[in-house]
Amino acid sequence: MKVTIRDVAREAGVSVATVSRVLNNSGPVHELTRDRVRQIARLLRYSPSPAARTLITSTTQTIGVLLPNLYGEFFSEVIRGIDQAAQRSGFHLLVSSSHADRSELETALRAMRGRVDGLIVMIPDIDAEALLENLPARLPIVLVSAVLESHPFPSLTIDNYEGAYRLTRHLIERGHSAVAMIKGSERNQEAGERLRGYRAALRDAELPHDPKLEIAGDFTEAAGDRAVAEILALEPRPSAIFAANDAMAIGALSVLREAGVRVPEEMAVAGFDDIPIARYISPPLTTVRVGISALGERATQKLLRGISEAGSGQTPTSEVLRPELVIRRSCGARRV
Amino acid sequence: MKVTIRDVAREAGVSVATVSRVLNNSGPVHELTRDRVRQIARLLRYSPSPAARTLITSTTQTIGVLLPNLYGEFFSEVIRGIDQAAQRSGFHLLVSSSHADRSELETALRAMRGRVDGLIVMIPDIDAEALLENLPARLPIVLVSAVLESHPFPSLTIDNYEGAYRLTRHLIERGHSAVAMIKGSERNQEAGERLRGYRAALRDAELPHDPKLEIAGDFTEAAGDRAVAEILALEPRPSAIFAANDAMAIGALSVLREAGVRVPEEMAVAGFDDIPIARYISPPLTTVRVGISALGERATQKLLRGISEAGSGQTPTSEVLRPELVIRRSCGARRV
DNA sequence: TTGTAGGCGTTATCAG
DNA sequence: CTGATAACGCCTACAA
Repeated sequence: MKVTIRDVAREAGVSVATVSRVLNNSGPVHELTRDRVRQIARLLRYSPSPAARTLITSTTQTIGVLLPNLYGEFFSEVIRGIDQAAQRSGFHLLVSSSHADRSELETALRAMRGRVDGLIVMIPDIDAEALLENLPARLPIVLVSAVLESHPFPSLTIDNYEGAYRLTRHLIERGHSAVAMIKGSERNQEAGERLRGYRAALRDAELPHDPKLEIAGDFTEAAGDRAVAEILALEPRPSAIFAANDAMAIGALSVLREAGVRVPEEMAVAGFDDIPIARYISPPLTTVRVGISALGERATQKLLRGISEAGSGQTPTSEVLRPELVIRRSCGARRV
Repeated sequence: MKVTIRDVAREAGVSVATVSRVLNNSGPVHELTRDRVRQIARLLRYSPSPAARTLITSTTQTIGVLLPNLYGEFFSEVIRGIDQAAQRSGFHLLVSSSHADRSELETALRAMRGRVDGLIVMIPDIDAEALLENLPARLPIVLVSAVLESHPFPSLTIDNYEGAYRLTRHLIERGHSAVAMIKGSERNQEAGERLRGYRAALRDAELPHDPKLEIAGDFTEAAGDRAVAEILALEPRPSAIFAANDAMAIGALSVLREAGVRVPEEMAVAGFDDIPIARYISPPLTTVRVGISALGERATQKLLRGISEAGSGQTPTSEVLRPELVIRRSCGARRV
């Protein structure tokens, strides 16, 4: 029923060891023997059992991806990048998402044990801290969009502070003296950094810091919706909105349009991430480009390096990617 | 270094067989023994090797997902649905995407061999036909968004014809006598069905069939962009556009806005899929709701059923989901 | 260059 | 109820 290495060996008139050597290019094999083995293998449609191979080599050729959820274009872009890089190196992808609370994450972590050679973890919420204690020892790992103070894991982040600072400054330079911010999730590191950048830009421009201008949000379109209602009720009304991500900016645009507030004439709007759709909405969204799929690719490369160097005691490095301002029309800039 | 079942057995003063029985609830074990074993296992942080288990049970607790690509919100929604259903049943997800040509798909198929208990395949392009011949024998599988005439695989599709028909009819009923269609990819089954539904609605309304109104597309925003340029050049200009998916509709809206064509006053626009963002763009997009993540969930349930019944020779069934019209403002309807 | 045989960590089949 | 022990399919010294 299932064709094993023994079948190939028997059929080719050699030992299993030889077949193994041929198929893995390990050890020397006579050329004729090799050709014959290969041919038989193909003929029999033999394909080695990954499980058996894993059992003995303790390697799975698989990398695990832990995501908080799969909602929206952001995470699918990340996965796309990861998948590309992984595929290039012959690695497979074990994806696990929706880890709302701690116990779910612990379960997921446990589930990865023995199934992957390394892990890409995107858990921006700070309780990652404690959770990573449940992670299998010596498993190579790369943190994306989060750094842990307590443990020096290799990590990949973008410079959220810088991006937010520059975007806010851009708005200010365009004459907006009251810029509202729709914040990201409360315990999210990236959200915190973006808020910090926003505040710093205001301060450096010697604009007053008004807590009323900082509206709560959670990175969903619906949150953008709700936030706008609050903002429009503000007195005096701000003339610009900086949403901590594009999804919220899009939600905001939607409500502004309903309310008959013209963008950008009466209200400038900007987001963060530059998800692919940002350029297609109306008006095209000014935002901060993260290079989302590139982020996934870089993370994967970093992880693969970590996997191949496992044990050679490299110091884990933290890379910070520089984001780029993308000025489109939603902020009222002249140039597209 | 790595704690195995033997370690637990030794520490608990029993045989590995007993430990195995305890951990799998197979066979009878004295209560005291069981408790002790469990405790030791927890203490030692023992976790069974999936590979070893797979080797003997020939089951992986993993389902494979084959996608054409990961671009846009559609596929991430599908994965979300799959992930939810799989997670509920304790299954893991091996994801593989970007299968442009045949050889890539064959590689991916081979890679899944021995790593998964079943496969969800979303390859709408019709050359799936030949490709499925490379698929491991007796591997449970569910086709999504595609049916193969030649092989009676279990499949899950939505009624693309019906959805397109009803949407087109709705546009006609609103007074549009010239409705342009932006078509999907050439060899895509769903695209074909949607086109068929569009044509049938025109015919039933006794409107002339004008090939010029059928513009080529490929399901990307950029294609929507390009198509609109063609449509605007048409003489006489149609008053409505039906894009074969939401992404193209969004691309179309973007260009219409650039061109100063008001939607829906001067041009009605509608899409297909109801991706989550459709309700948030301006104007909110009239479309056909597919229930994308539900599609993923259903597919997974179907597959899991197939896995557990494997060998009991069930006849593969084809389910067809009925889509639902979602009237929003982009088509000029009064009601939101 | 090739073959033999041990072992990877589990589960499952027998006896006790 | 419990314990040996034989698979599962493969890789890899070690011998020849």
